[in-house]
Amino acid sequence: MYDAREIESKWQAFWRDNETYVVSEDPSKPKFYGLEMFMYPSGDLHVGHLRNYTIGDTVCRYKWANGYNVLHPTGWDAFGMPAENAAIARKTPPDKWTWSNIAHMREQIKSLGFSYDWSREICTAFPEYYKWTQWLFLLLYKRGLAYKKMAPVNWCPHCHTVLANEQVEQGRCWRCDSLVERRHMEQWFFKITDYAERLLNDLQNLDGWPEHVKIMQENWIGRSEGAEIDFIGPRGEKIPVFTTRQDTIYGVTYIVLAPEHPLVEQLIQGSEYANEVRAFIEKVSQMSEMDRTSEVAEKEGVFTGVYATNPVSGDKIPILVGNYVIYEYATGAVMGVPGHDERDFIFAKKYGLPIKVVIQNEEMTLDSEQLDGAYTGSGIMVNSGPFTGLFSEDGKKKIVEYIEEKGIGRGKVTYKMRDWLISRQRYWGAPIPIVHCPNCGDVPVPEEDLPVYLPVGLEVLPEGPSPLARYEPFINTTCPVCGAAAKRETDTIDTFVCSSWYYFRFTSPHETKAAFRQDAVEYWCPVDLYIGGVEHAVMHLLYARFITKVLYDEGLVSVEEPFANLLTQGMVVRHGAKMSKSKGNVVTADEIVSKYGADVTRVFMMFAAPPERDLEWSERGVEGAQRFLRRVWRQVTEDVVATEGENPIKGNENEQPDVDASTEGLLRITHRSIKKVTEDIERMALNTAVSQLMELSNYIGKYLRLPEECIDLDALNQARETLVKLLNPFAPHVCHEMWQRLGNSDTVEQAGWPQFDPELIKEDMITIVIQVNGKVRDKILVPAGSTDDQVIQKVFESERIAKIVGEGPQARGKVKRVIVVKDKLVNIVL
RNA sequence: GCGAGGGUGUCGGAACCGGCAGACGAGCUGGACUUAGGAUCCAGUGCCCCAAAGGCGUAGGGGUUCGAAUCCCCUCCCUCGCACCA
Repeated sequence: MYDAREIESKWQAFWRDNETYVVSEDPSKPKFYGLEMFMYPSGDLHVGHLRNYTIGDTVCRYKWANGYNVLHPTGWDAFGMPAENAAIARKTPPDKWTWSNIAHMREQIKSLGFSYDWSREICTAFPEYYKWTQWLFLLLYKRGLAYKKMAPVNWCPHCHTVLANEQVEQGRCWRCDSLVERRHMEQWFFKITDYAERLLNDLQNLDGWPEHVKIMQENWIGRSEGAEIDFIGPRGEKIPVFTTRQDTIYGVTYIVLAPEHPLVEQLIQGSEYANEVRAFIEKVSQMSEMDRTSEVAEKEGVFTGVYATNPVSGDKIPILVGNYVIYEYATGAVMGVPGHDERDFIFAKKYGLPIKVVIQNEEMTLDSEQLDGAYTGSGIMVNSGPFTGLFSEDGKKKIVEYIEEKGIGRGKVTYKMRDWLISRQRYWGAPIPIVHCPNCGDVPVPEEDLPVYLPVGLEVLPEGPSPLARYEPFINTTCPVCGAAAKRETDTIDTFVCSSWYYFRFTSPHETKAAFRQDAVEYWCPVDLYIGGVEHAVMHLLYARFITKVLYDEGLVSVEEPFANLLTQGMVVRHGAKMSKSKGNVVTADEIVSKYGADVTRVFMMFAAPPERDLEWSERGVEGAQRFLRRVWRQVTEDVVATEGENPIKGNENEQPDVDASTEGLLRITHRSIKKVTEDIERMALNTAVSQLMELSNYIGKYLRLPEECIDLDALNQARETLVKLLNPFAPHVCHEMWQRLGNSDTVEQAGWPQFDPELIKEDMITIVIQVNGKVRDKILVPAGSTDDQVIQKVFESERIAKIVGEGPQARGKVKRVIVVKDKLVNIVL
């Protein structure tokens, strides 16, 4: 038995001392950039992290062995809320907490022997890094993509900060799960909506991304094609309304404005309903976001007392204010078409608003008087003035042409996605590089003055504004333009900005004159394989794509998409539940690695489930992986022939040697394993790759139990060496050790990835399954390459088949059909 | 409600293109070796049946096919995402 601890520390030291995984650009080699989403330094590494990094490391080591120049870096996403929470709880500044966590986690990570290029380690909370995050902010500012506006925003009362829309999940803060409140605040935004169309369209080119992630982004972007139509208010004011069903314009029987709509107050001036409307708005504004937008919430509306004119039909229709209309989406006003929209139908029934059928179904059976639900399909336009008789899809186009011609509306594409709110009322982040000057207004900090240093060591209090907003030495500065006394912006940048460009930084992490070297990006990017949790499908992954496109437009990077291939790995669960401190089912990296070692841990995690599926943690399973590695160790390192007495491997003498094992079989399974493991790693089926290695090992085990004279040492050694090479990406320490003990002076990775010999894979005899009416009745062996006729001949020689089908000519007569699948089966149909 | 993914032994999971269902591992049962075994090795292990023969089996029902875990239709259940988006 081998000592995992000793071997693992030996090889970790070897890789460190030899800088084995320190890389630089080398145009003579194909490159591979493997990246796992970098770590938030929360303090403790659990097995979920390990799984993520192990998947990446396995693939990177495989690529190394295949002669690739592999960039495999790691670092720390070190800004963020938890450091401040911890600071409050422990009364230590966030910087101290963060640095000590990083120091601890770095050692934990290193104990797993990942092939990271540690010379490229980065930390987003270091000035050398966040200087460039601030530079990125200024770049967007310069390009008109960063701006400040007063807007209703998501406020997390627990985190004391605003959140971007992407960071609110079902009305709750993505991080702390608190109910998010709506507040009106002046905030900094990135104009991601300018990129909506490209972010959507380019999804089509991301062949290496899982479909579900692309769909999530597509839904998030939420493109709707329709028309904006200007209804006319009582005083001639334009009330633009967005619809995707402009073909139903003649069916509009009312319009509804969002309570926040600025026109509401103007419209109700002098209306007898004014007070009622104001009371309604007041009531709605009291409701939480959750209550107001939940599916079950009753749709409520109130009449304003005034009427609008439908600019297409000329109809006079009531104007209402409704709680279900979202001010931030499109124009914040909708037209009500109860005949052809479910929601409008319910609303109209409730308030006794008229219902008009303007689209007929195929049977022409719809009747305004007797409708029991909206007809939302397409059909023939009726009661629609000059458009009557058109098919609705054609009508959509005609109506857009008509309203554009008349200047009463326009074709319009609307997106659900909003601009990215990036300011945070927090301390532990990169300061927004803006100065507020009494004379000049908001002034960007000149690039040469970056970074705007974040003062460290400040005390964080549980309540009130962030320490930064109270720290005078930080706040007070001078205007870079006019030199007057000025104040710094005290909000910090959303940490998702820090992580939206780090993969470029890794290509040249120590560059001081730029965020990254363009030639380094040119060589390494895009990331060839990016691995992380699916929870970032529409946060990090969307932001990163956006920032990449901005940098591309600026001519700084050569790629328009950052990640060529994406793998969203499943969670590690225990008893079917996600590991969490509150459930007390967390398995930490330390406990498992100190007990079983890195190789065992890695092999178990790769074997127990496919990477993209959830993995059920099982200590028994870990033990199984340990047994496997120990067996391989014995098979590879122990001598076949005992010098005297009993062969220790062959076991005792009254055991029958396994007759299934043979040298030919050994070579066959060896080469088949090369083929299978290679293909499996290529398609990220790491679990079945491991199972194939187990089968190879099982066969070697049988082979070793053969009588000594049956053992071919050359074949055996080939099998052993192959096993070690193929297993190395999964269990690198023990494989490096075994390789050395096999007498090699290079390392197992330098030795390269084995190639299979197609000749050795072929079987001489092939098992053919015989079915009768689709049921398996017998199996026969035929020589490889037999013709169909030869196989059929053999099939009818089978006694068991004869029993069922009968013998002789009349038996053949009963056979209706014989289906032959080459080298697989014969099905006799009676 | 909409969208996506999934449902296979006792458990984790295989079966890539429609062709031997259950690879590999775990667990369990029996055995060998042992002072001992939670080490190691061997054998067995979907269900019915004493066994054989045979039958039944991939959530349930129907269909296509010589042949279906795989393709199609319906139903049920689970997970995830979005959720009044006009």
